[in-house]
Amino acid sequence: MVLKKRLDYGFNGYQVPVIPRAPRSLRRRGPYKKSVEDSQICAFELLAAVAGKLLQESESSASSNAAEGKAQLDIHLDGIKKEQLEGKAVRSECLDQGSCIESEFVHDLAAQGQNLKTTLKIPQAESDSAFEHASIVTGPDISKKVCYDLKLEISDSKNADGTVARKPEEGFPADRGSHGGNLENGTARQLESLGLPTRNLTLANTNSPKDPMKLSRNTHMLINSEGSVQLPLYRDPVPKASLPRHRNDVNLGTRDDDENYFRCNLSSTKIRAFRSQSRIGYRRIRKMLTSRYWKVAPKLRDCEFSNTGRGVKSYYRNRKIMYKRERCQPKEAPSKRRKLYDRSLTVAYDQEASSESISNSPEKGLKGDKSQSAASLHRATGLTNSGIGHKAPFQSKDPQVKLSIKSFRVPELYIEVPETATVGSLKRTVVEAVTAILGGGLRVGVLLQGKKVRDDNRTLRQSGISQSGDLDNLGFMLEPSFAQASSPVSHKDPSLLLPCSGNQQLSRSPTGLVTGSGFSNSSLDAPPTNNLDNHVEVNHEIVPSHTDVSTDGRVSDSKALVAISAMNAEALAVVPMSQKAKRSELAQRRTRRPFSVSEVEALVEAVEKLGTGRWRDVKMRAFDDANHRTYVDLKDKWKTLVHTASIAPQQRRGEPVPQDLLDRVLCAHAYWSQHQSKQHGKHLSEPLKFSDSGGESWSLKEV
DNA sequence: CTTAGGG
DNA sequence: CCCTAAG
Repeated sequence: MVLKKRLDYGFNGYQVPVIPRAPRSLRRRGPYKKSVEDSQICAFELLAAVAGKLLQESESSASSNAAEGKAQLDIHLDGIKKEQLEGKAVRSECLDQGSCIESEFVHDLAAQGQNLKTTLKIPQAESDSAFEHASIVTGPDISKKVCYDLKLEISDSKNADGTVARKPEEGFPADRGSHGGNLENGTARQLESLGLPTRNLTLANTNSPKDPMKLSRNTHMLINSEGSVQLPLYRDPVPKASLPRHRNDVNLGTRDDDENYFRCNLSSTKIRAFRSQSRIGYRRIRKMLTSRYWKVAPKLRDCEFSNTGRGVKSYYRNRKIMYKRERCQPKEAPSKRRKLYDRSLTVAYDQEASSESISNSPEKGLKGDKSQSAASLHRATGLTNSGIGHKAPFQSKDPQVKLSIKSFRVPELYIEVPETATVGSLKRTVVEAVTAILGGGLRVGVLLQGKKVRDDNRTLRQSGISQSGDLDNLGFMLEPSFAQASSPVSHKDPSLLLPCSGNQQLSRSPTGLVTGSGFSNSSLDAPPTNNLDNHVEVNHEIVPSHTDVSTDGRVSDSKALVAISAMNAEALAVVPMSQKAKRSELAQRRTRRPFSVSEVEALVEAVEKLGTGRWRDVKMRAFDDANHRTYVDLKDKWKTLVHTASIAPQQRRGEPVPQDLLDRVLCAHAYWSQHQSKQHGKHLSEPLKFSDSGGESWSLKEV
């Protein structure tokens, strides 16, 4: 039922089958199931919306036949349904409760030819008349892990010769097929993701019901029918089953990564919006979002949605690290939380069949036996109400480009609401925030090699997006379109407008398009002027106020202020699941915040007194209010300071640090290295003395 | 969580 | 800055 429901979601007239994955550990756990599924549904909605657009583009460029795609999908759905009748055909759960690094997909196909018919109660005649193929394909794991491509095939009983016999993919572990003669046997497979988050499963409707009649002739069909080969975006080290002919499959997948969660700060409680934030909290918030599949990335960081207009007010809260009693330690924040789970859903859409075989390396050498070995499910069409037979044959001559899109990113949102706010209002707030971002509509951008492909009229081939090309560098991104669309909404909300104002569509392409740009990460709030200082490190408590000014009294980091808005315009990006991409998705690098001289001074002073082994203390002492400076940051800074001090001035970069400070750094470093940091000068009457600090002797201070 | 180091 | 191994 759930599955059906999911499947029923359609976009652009297409119905897309979805097979979620679930971590094994969580499977069968009743409690989770429901919520998970719900969320999946939601996810699917979003996915559908996105995919729809994507497909539109795909269609134009690929000249796909929508009708066909639909039909096939329908068929596929039917297949699923049928399996459901079976009662155990497809079992998939996708649980995101927590960190599931691994997930699996289980497909129990109980039957084999006759049995299948029986259980399904499919009239013999019907079953004979038409069968379809269904295949479940797991995307290759980017990490070069073996990827199993599994195709389940239920063949007609007519397959006397056994040609139809299903063969396991090479390397597929649990293959227990029956070969003899007739039928495909069902297979229950578990595909485990080897801990690789990026893995996805694809349930594809592989076969083009091109010719029902033909399909019924299983033997022949198996050999010649179009098999569908899922060509993942990434190179697949392991060859997959392939049939002589390939269909054009577009896989749209979503991936959820727990790394992308909402960060919600209750301002008054200073819950730190940090990694350690309560997952429960995130989850709750995420649930409010329409989709959990959308990634929430820190794009809106440092920005504030103006309360006016939208009633949405979210601040970027610097990661507030609570020291001492203020700490709010989320109990469920294992240190490894970053790994989390990765769930991915992939749906396949057959746009059209290719009459040409694609010479894709992974497939080479496989064709021969694969055509027979691939276990494909031939389903009786009669069962479904979808007219399988009316499919038009696919005639495309072009090699097909098959893409798999994993996860669409959504800017991370920071929401701030008073503690006294009701849950309901919180929900609304979140909804509004999301709506504000997504409501304006989305566009899809295509990135190749990190560069945006702007010419919509170019063919994929011309653009270098070919099956033979390196698709690793192909990325998609969702771009808010409201900026351009000049939707009323956007105008009313300056904060939202800002991000798009530049109409710059930056993306998080794996290549790090943005990264080296020198843009300091976003801050929407940079109203033309003064507020720039907000981004300057301040030793004061961060106040959710734009008027807050750096105590530094200096506009030191003003450069960091530049071009901030552009960053915010960063589009929601869809990136291929390559390892690199994966990485980038997991963690967005914090915005770079060069230490100001005053900070350096404070750091030096603190280290002089505390030594180099007590960064937490240093942090509390000198940067307690600098929420964005963690003790690790300080430690790192000290490290670089020492290095800087030891190199020639000409080699130093960045804002010059006064030599005297560097001298102190060197001095303190030398001292503390000699004194093992912690054994502060107990009884040491060190002659060594740090010049400033009012001439105080540091040595005894901390004792 | 903190430290300490490597990347 | 990030990530991790060790406390």
